Amino acid sequence: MDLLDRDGLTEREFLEQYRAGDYERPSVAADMVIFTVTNAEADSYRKLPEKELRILLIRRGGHPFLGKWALPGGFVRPNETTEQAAARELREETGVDDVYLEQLYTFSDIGRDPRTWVMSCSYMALINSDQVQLKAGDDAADAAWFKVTYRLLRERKELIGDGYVKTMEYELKLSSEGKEFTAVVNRTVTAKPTSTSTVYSLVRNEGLAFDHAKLIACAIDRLRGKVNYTDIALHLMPKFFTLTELQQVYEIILDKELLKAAFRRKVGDLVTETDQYTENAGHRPSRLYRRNLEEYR
Amino acid sequence: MDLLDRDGLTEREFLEQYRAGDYERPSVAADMVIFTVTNAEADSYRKLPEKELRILLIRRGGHPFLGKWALPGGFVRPNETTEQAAARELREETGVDDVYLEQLYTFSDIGRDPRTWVMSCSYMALINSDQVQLKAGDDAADAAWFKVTYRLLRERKELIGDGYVKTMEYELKLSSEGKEFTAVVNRTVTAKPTSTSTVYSLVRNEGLAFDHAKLIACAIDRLRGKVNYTDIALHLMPKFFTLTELQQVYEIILDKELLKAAFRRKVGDLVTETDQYTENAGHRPSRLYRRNLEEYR
DNA sequence: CAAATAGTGTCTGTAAGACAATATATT
DNA sequence: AATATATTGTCTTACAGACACTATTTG
Repeated sequence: MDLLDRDGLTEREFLEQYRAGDYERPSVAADMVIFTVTNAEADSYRKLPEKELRILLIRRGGHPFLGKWALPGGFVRPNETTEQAAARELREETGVDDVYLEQLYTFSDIGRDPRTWVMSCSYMALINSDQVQLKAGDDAADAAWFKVTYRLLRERKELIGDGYVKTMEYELKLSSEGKEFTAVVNRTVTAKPTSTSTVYSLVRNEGLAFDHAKLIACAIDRLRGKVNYTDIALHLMPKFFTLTELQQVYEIILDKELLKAAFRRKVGDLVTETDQYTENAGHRPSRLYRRNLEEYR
Repeated sequence: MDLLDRDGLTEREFLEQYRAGDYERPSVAADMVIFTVTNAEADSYRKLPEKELRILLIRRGGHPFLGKWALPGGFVRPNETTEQAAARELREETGVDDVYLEQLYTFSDIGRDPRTWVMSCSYMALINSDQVQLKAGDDAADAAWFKVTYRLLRERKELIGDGYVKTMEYELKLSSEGKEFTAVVNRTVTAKPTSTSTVYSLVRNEGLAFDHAKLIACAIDRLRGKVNYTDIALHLMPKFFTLTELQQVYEIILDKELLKAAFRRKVGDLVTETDQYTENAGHRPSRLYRRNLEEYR
């Protein structure tokens, strides 16, 4: 079992003499797209409040991108995984611990950080409004929950030789108390006979630091995709919720209206009914449900 | 536009004086799970050959894991992205350039490389047998295409408090010319009221270096998922193919038999029929198709 | 009773599962 | 003709889309 390498060393000897080379290494950051859902101001006391999808942004207090808004995140430290770094950042920024956390994508474009070589391993977190106090305790000026909209502006398809290029142009809008930023993100699919590649690129970017508009777009695409075939959206719901509320959350994620009857059939297996009802709503009460943990598909 | 930071520096001044800190940084490798499909030896000259799903492994010539088999890969260099590193490795190992390439997941478990702190940004590549000469040119002893099978062995579900833990135990078998390795990979889903997390872990591992069995399992899971709702499998097909061949490829990926009629309806939009037919097959000829690049869904 | 939402019923169209029937090359 | 695969037809089942109808509280 003690194989010798070209220099006649055993693995143990090799590791003892091993010195990390002088190769340049990147810094790796874990950046988080933290989603939650809030109620908009109600138009009338009898109407149901609309839901808003929000993400947490932090205002940068130093260079680079001083004064711009960035995703919460930080460098991964030795002796922790990227997941642990993400969970640590999340805890530091929101005080929240037990949430849905999913790795999204590792961004490594050169020059994405003007300081030095930095890759970003991005994560998506879903938390419900029960879990956060929306105004972060310490310093509200430097952290805010931005309302998100993400909408397909334009779609082009161009045939090139033996393939095509399809460009989908999305408008990402982030707004919070007077502040409003707009970014335009292109998702470009290049299809050739033997290959297909998808690339995100930033066409326009206001107010956001680094390439974070791209990370946000990527997170929303993932969220939209998964909403349809998993119970992921339930992580955005409080412990008890009505089916109408759940439908509202699906609708703001997908940016599309859904039919009530079909929706209720579809999510039927994802939820468990309780004996509780809403009260004093100005109209017929609604049964409360919770996430079904018995039957997961 | 020239904001000053706490030290009174502009962004330009800040960047000029910036020195990459003394923080420890990880090495980042791009590791590739390269899939292709080959024909098995035919039982009889009249019967259709079965298809085999294969991945490329390289025998390690140095410590650590000397003599074990590993995924092709290497460290990401400064001034290249992880995608570029992956494409470079792919070109170096297979000579192939224009292929389907998709980032999978970034693995960062501490101690996953006994030498030093190394993260692996893993990629999946799909190439068709037209593109590769299966015996790599230079040194066939150190590179081989291993047949892959990946099968659910056991599924357990345990209720814990207000949630559950579901463990799916998969057997990963890799074989090539007498060599055969078996690994057992667990995919564990832990569901609690407000969170759900999925973790891969290695239960048993023979012959494979590092945590590469995990990366392979992750790649197969992704491939299986995407086969059902994209045209990804077409990247494994040669330029011209029959629908039966395509069905065989779906079946080995999914490890499940499909119904002919339903399959043909389903992939109808993904392919374009040609005027060509197979010849001299010992039975009725079959129409040849190619990937449809007009209508992509 | 009016307002507003909750919840159900049902028709229709589409797609997948299941299985059978027919077609056509090679030996 | 026998073998082996190719290709199509069709019945059934499941489910989503569409729309309408009924139910129940509060003011």
